[in-house]
Amino acid sequence: MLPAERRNHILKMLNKNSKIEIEVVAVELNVSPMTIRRDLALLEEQGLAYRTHGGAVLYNGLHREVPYKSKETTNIDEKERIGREARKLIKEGYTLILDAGTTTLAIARAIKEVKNLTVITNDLKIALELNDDSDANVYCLGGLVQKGLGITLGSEAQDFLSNIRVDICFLAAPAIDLDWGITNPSMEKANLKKKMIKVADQIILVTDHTKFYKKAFVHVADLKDIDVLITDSGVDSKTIEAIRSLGIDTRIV
Amino acid sequence: MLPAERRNHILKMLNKNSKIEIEVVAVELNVSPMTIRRDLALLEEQGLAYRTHGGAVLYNGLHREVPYKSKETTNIDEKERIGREARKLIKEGYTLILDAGTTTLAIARAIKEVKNLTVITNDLKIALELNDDSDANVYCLGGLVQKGLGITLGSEAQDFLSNIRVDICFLAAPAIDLDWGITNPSMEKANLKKKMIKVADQIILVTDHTKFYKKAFVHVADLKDIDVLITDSGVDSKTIEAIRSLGIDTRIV
DNA sequence: TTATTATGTTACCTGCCGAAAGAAGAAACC
DNA sequence: GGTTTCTTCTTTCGGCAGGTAACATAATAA
Repeated sequence: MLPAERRNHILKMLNKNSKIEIEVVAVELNVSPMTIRRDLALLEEQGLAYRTHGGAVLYNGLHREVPYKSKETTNIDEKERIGREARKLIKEGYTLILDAGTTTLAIARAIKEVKNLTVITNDLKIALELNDDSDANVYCLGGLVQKGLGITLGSEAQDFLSNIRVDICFLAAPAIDLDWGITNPSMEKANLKKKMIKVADQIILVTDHTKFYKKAFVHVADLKDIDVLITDSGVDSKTIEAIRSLGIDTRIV
Repeated sequence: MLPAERRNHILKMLNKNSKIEIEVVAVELNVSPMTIRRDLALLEEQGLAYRTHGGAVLYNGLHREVPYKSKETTNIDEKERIGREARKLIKEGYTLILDAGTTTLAIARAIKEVKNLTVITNDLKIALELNDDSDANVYCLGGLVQKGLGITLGSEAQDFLSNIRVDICFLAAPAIDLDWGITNPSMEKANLKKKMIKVADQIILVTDHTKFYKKAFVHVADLKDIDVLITDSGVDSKTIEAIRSLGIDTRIV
């Protein structure tokens, strides 16, 4: 088994259980614990895992449970700004996809007042949020709920997307690189995102600056596939210039 | 269990109850109180908890804002009791369907500790509830989200159910009548419930007394299709007798 | 081949955990 | 109010599992 393959496998296990134990992984992959430690050190460097004593937990920006109060207030300004900017791209009556994630959740909150929307999402929190306070028609993708994240994955979701077409898709991404484009540690999530991109007229990438210069294992899309990028001011200007030169409408909020 | 995992768990308990007792946590997590103290010292250092004698409270002292409005205001005690009774019917490793509803949500809360379950539901709140605090595999049915209810309906859900088989199905019902059986005001919901009944080995009807002697529009099932009925003591004994005479294991909690 | 990367092994270090004992609180009692 | 009693907290220690670093070896690439 190739090292990259093994790391991919580790990430899969992480995605599945949202945590792993080194000893268990070492036995399963038939390598020494030392090797797994080295792998995890690498994955942590890439921001894809968060090491703990005895193992690692999934890095999702919130690697630990935070009280609701502070969860609400962490980066709320940034996300609210991204949400408001995203709203400008949406017209009444639009059909849109909201990818799973905290930034897209902020978008959901920002578009509650827009009339007559149809929203497709695989994030249960987004679905409930819009269900409670907006008049949008919300379609939730079905499938296996990913532990700890409240998002669905699976072939059912893929099938559903095969039969629809939407005006606009708001995509979240955990890893963005100028050469590699958008990548994702999980094969299933990557496939779902690919499908989302396929069925949308317009692709909007929404992401904060921490996701740049990172590479994960599965390719989702090239940067040129993106129509609009909305991000915060933490990205360095050379990168922004490079992205703009690809013809992407890049908005810093 | 990893130390980091345990601390996460402690924070979850804190979020839920806004206060915890060391002794209780120690027993629940199966470690010594000393360990919990150390964990709390750590969490306090990070500003996530505030230690008190015998336990800890949320740092800001405020009660957690319930993230999703729950209409679960009526008959809470009855529902909790029904949930506990329902748990007795479930064994480790079971596959089950939880119909949408507040009573079934109570069941979800009651079965969090049962290991190795696979749960299928069309209620987003149930999916999120189990996703957060249990190790169950949760499948959420996809489709159009019913405004204000947070439940999904549609052909996708029907298709999904066509391909599975479960050990046990917990069915909620808004209207029960001795002659008409179980009825429902919505054609789509009724069809979904019919499908659920079809794919389950055992059907458990869970409902509080307020749903009796009511008739709705669409027929879902006859009472004789039910294996077990769990309800509260508000149903009059003649009705209970009549139901028991149909061979239904009727449990009053 | 030579340089590079990947892996395992060893020795040593650190962090985690529970037990025990004394200190500090809280509660109950006179 | 003050003393007693019980609980909870802190400190300290030892044992142990996990982590680190350095080195040796094997696999791979140039």
